[in-house]
Amino acid sequence: MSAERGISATMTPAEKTPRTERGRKTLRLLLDAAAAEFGEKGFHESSVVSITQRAGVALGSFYTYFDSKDSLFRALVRDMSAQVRQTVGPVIAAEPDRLEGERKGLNKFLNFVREHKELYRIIDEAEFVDPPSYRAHYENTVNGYLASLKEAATKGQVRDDVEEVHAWAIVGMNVFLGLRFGVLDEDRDAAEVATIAADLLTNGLKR
Amino acid sequence: MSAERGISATMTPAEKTPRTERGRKTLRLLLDAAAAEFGEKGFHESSVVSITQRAGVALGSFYTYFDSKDSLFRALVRDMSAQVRQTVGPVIAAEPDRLEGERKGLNKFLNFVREHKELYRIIDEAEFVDPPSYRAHYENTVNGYLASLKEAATKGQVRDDVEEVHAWAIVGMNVFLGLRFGVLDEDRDAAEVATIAADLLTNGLKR
DNA sequence: CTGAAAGTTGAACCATGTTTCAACTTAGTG
DNA sequence: CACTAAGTTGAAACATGGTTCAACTTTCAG
Repeated sequence: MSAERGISATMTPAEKTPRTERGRKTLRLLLDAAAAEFGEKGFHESSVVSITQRAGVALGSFYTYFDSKDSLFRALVRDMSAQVRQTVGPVIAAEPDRLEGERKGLNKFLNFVREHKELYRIIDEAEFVDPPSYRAHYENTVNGYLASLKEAATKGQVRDDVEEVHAWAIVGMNVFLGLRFGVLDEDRDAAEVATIAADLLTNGLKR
Repeated sequence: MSAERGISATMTPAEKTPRTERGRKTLRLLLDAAAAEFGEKGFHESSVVSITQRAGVALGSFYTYFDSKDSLFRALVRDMSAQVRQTVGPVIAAEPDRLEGERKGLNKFLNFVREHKELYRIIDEAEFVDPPSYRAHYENTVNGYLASLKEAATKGQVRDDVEEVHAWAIVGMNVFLGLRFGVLDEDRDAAEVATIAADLLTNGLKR
């Protein structure tokens, strides 16, 4: 996860930015260890000691880069939140037809989740550890969705009364499909699930 | 919450059932105090000391009724999970037309959530504190939904290829609408939200 | 009334884990 | 090469809060 991408991109205050190469490497080790640890055990079961051990770094070094365990978690939430949108957003945007884009986007999302099972635990736990980030995550996601739906409406690709309620409904649908078919079990083909869901969304439930 | 309903109904092992009237009253005080406390602060920020204080009971009495803080939480999760289904299920079932039932059921759910904001925090936190209950909660909910949809399909009220994917999608939609329009904010009329969502579900997104 | 069972009490015990810090090592610049 | 800033280290200080328990009070059946 974080390892492959730049450090400062999603990095906001509270972390003390490293000045040397060695420092950046240590910070990266800590972030990756934390994502793994939080994903496996959740915030409260995870300990700073264990994270530093996993990172192969001394306990004290942790506080060179983070003010607290909370501050590390916050950094991670913002990070993952941005990652999802940056992964799925472009897939939807690239497709000329919005409804077909929805299918492809959900498919992408399901595959992303399967490769990042820690995503749900980290975002979900933000509800308790960092409520503002939790709320921001979904508001950002929904707003992106809403904008894209309204855009599609002007092109006549979807009903033109689309509004916030629709956007929340669709995001909720996708999140739960990700939970069931990405995290809890992988007993169904992702593409098939995406097709069924997109068809439901396109045509509705009526006969 | 729990106060108004019987104790033994949803009560499973782990709690030591009280034998006298005084005991039942104390247990009830503890359950209600716990629901309020967990709802406000979440599991980890809540303390047994604070729960007993809120209940107006001595610390030691807690362990007369529960083996641990975890055991209390588990009891509460099962309790709330059953409560939701018992509240919303009948409303859907009572309506002859399934799609109209969907609208009424969602409306009921939104109002229920507004009166029980602690619901989300408790169920959501079960993902970390008691994963089996968390999973069971959604599986139970989805299975109920699926059965009811298949039933409606035989009557020709909904498409007859309804399956698990549809059920998870709909539950996810409802959960998120509850989060946004029940918990996070109440800036929209519940009935209106339910109508818009039911229409989306019935007719789909296409123009 | 009375005695045993049920329930109550809160100080003390205990486990866990976060954070601090002063001594030490490494990196990079003039 | 120094020499200083950056980074590292882990033992110890500190905080929190779950759980136990032995003494005490209330209830209620006989």
